[in-house]
Amino acid sequence: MSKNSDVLNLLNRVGLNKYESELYTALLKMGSSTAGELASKSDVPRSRVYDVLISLEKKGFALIQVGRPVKYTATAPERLLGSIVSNYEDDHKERLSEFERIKGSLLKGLSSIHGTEGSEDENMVGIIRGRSNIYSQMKTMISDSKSSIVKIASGESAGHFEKHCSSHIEGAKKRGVSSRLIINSGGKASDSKNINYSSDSRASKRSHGRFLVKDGEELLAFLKGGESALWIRDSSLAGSFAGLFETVWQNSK
Amino acid sequence: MSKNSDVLNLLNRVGLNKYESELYTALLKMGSSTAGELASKSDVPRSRVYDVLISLEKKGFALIQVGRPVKYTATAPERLLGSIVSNYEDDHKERLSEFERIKGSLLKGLSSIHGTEGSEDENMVGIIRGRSNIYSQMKTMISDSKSSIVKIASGESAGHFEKHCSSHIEGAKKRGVSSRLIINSGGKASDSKNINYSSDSRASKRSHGRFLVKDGEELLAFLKGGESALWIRDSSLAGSFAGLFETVWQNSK
Amino acid sequence: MSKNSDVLNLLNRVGLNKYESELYTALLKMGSSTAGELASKSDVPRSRVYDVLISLEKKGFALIQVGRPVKYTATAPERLLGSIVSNYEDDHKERLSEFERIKGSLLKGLSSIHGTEGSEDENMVGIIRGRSNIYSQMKTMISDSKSSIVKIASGESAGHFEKHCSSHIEGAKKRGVSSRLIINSGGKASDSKNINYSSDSRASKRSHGRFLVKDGEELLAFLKGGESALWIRDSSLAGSFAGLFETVWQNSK
Amino acid sequence: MSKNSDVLNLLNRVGLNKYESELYTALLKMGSSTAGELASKSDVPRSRVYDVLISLEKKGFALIQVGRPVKYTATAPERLLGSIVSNYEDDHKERLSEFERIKGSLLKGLSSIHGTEGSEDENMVGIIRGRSNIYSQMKTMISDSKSSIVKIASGESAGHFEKHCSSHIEGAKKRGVSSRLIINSGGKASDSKNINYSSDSRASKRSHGRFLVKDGEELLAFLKGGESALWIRDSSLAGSFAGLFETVWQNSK
DNA sequence: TATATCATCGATAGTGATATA
DNA sequence: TATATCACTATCGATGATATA
Repeated sequence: MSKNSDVLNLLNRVGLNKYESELYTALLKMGSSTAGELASKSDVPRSRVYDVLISLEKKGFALIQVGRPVKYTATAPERLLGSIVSNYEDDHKERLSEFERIKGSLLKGLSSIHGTEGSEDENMVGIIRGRSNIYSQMKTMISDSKSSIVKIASGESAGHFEKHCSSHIEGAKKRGVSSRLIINSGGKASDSKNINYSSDSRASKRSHGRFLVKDGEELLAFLKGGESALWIRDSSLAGSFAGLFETVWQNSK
Repeated sequence: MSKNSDVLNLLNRVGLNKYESELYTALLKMGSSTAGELASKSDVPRSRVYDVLISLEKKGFALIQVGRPVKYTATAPERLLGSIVSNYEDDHKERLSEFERIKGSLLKGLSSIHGTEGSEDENMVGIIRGRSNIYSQMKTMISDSKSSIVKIASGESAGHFEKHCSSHIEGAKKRGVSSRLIINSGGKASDSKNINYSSDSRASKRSHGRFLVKDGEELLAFLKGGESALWIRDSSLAGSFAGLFETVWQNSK
Repeated sequence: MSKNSDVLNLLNRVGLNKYESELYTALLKMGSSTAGELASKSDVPRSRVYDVLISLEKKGFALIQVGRPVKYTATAPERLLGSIVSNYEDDHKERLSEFERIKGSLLKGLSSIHGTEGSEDENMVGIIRGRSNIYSQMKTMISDSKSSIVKIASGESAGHFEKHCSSHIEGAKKRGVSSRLIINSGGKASDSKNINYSSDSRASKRSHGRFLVKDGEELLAFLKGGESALWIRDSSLAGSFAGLFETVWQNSK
Repeated sequence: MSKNSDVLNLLNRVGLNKYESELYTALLKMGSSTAGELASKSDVPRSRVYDVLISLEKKGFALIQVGRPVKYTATAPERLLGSIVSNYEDDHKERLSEFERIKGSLLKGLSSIHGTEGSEDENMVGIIRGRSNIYSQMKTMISDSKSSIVKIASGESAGHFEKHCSSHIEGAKKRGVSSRLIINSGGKASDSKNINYSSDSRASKRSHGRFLVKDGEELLAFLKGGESALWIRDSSLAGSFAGLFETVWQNSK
């Protein structure tokens, strides 16, 4: 009983609703069966079996054999795994191509209204919430950089940074931007040495925190928990950070 | 106006709802603005501007600037495009890794129920009426038997059985099927000794009823009066009968 | 992320819906908070926070502090456990007392139409599906018994039987009904000896299956899997079983 | 008719839906009947009789008799009462045991997030405009300090700081708070040597910017022009500053 | 006798508007 | 400037009816 409900739960997580989960497991038990039999063996109302089976078939979980009465066969579990993944991929590609189609007109539409009234402040401070937004901001800063990027990070966050931003770093380096990274090694011997960072990297036992400075003008600093960050465009404060970075860099190797 | 509604539509497609779309475009026009100003320039009710701006920020479409009054800045359209795609990618990777996590247990759970019940042939229990139909069923069972036939019968019915089925029993024995018969001798000295049964036979004072078990899988049991019988294909119940037969057989001779 | 969704899942299982789960966890994080703050920290739309918090309070998961703005406090997790269980108990008692109220009229109403037309068959065979239905049938048979109950069961199923039916057995014994139980011990030394069955019990290595015979007239036999059973009212077949039981009983101790 | 509808109502309350109630009462009238007969005697559409009877059987309200045509028998009303209550009990026990299973992980999950974020005081980041407001904030921070104050300043601003805050620093030092000051000496030989600061002070050619950290928890950083400052209460970012200060301090004298 | 479809209804989740201080 | 409510919509699960052989 508990085992069975576990399976239903897992099926829910891969996108089947209650009726679909129940019919699929019932179908799997029977191997191959008719709508009526499935209704009596499962808790799915007779009157709903047909449409639910159709949606199961659409999702690749069942096979409908024409005839009267119609018979249904469960897709083998092993084959299902592939089917689930390929559904995911299909959905994703669908979304991407839909976006690709509208991207142009969206950008054009938005650009045409961008900054028609008012104007942006020169100096500003903002809070950015959510990792993906923070990384998105980082990418922009790296892409916009003109002379230098410096970054302090822990070993773990350096990994994330590398994953998200390495291509942008490479791009910036090609434009002649210097990119340096200090990794907080704390006390322990870190494994960070093994990683081949896209930036010049050094480890330091004396650095703390996680932040990035662009061209000595803009600063992005993570706040506690890593789920939010402070973005500051102020050459004074950003320069101060860049200077401190320099000191630590000299003392690292 | 038509152009504007086009943009709102496109923004809907990338995940903004009506209020969010309106505020984002308004924000884009102003560059940077306060909640109050945005409320008056857009069709979003004043009382909703605050929370809608927060959700815009969560989605990476706006930046909340520190200060009093709080000011908001629209994320640049060009940055959005990358941000949207990378959100798509993140979602997708999240789904894939979630699936990777549960894949094992899902497959195990599903495999454990795969084909558990067999096609079941529906008619696992039936009532057979009329002696000739009963004997006909018996013959079929004997002919289909693969390893063993055991039978309990009264002296009289054993005679009928012999008459109808002896040739089938002989046939089965030639295929290597064992056939045993217990005859209810009740208290009286039976005349059964005189008959030469096609099956191995013993008499028992302790057996009752009249039934036949095929391969420990199928059971045919006479009901009261002998004019009807119950046919059951269930290895559990039939096995139970076969087991009881064995006990009585050991105690007979 | 994964950990968080696990918690949401568990909260769902104890009766919270998505919004409720999210608000409760958000509330727990903040300790005490206002509706607006909760909306911005969770994925619950601002406009729904109020009613959802009210339903959380009704379920004992939150405390509403009057004032303007209204503040909310999460019930401490440890206190929650008691609250959940007591909700379960309340629901259950509610259902029972509701049933107690209508029981009389229901029984009267049903009895008044019982058997107005047609009549029951003397001999019959039926399939009973579902454990609870099977045990319900057993109880009826035991309660209706006039002279004897005999039962064969495995050690495990004997435990279930004892749990469900011991009180009925005791009642029958007071009416002078004899009750005997054979436990299939298979090969292994069973721990069933330790249990004090309400029936006279013996262990046998030679018995098989699980069935119960009432007064030598009615038979209830479990089918494979234990999820369905065959109920047979036929003195011939039931007597046959009772006879076989007798043989095994003599050979057990 | 009124009486009949009463019964249907009561049956609804114990979990039967309309069709089920109708068929059960019809079945009760007939004692035992076939599907076809029931269809004509009740208001249930012929085409639904079959599956409704199956669900009645699942709920223990009917017995399916083996045979052709299949006949159905109503469970006796008196038996139902017990069966209903025992179903309630089973449900309840099931829920309790399910809860028992997840209780541990639920409690652990919830406790791990309990009070994670604190009340947060909303204003964790603020912009302070005007020198006097900035110095006022500084004084408050120094007065509230519990363990340490560290500050980086230019020679000129260090003078201002001394002028405004020296008495507060002295007060803090009496409470056992350590106070250290790094003065950006840039390239030129500073006149700062001449001043007798209330804090331990060192000069460094390598430090930049102007900021103050209180207890490693709060940060006040001047923005460009010195007319506004950023105040941040975040142990992560403030700790990061404090750590960088430490490194520079070691390299100064 | 069934098999195969459809329509309605309540609850949940998400979204769009208002009322009240 | 907010806080506090309301109303509408889509989907899901459950139930009640029909159409078609």
